[in-house]
Amino acid sequence: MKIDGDFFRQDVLKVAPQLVGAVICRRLPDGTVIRGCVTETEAYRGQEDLACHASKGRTPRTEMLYREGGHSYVYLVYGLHWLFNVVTGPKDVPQGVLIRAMDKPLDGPAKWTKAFQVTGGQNGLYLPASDEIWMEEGAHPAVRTAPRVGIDYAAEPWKSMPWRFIAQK
DNA sequence: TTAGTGATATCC
DNA sequence: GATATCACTAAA
Repeated sequence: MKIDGDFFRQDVLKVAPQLVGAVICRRLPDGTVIRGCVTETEAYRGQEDLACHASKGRTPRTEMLYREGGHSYVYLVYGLHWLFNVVTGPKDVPQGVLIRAMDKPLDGPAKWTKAFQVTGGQNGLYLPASDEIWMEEGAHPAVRTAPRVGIDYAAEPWKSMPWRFIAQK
């Protein structure tokens, strides 16, 4: 069953762990639909979270994070990798869930976007109403937490916040 | 461990 | 205009 907008409008710390086990669906340009099960997510929460892109303020790039929960936020890092986030929370509250990994072999944040052909072209979609990419309810496996990775630039306490959610195997 | 890659923000 | 900085991956 497709996940609706109400779910994404909750706080990111509630949404992120529940998205572990959910299913991402993607319709490719040629019409084929592929799916994958999410195994790892990370929460980025608001302007005060120094690891969140929105901590630097509202800019053209982070504008998407201020949208209403349910929108996609896709952006390019290191010049070659697309990362996919789902915006959460109400309008004007910049929160998002990074989809870090799915079932092997798509166990990296830029690996599955490559396999699913997700790029900047999918930025700003409203998932509950999109037929290009959307999410479906899945299993709810046991989840463990860990600090987020790749955010050494953020100061404490944000660097150590246990806002990474990983499916127990 | 390192190269590869380009958009963005920030500083002239 | 220029530069520094990245929510990473693959190869070695």
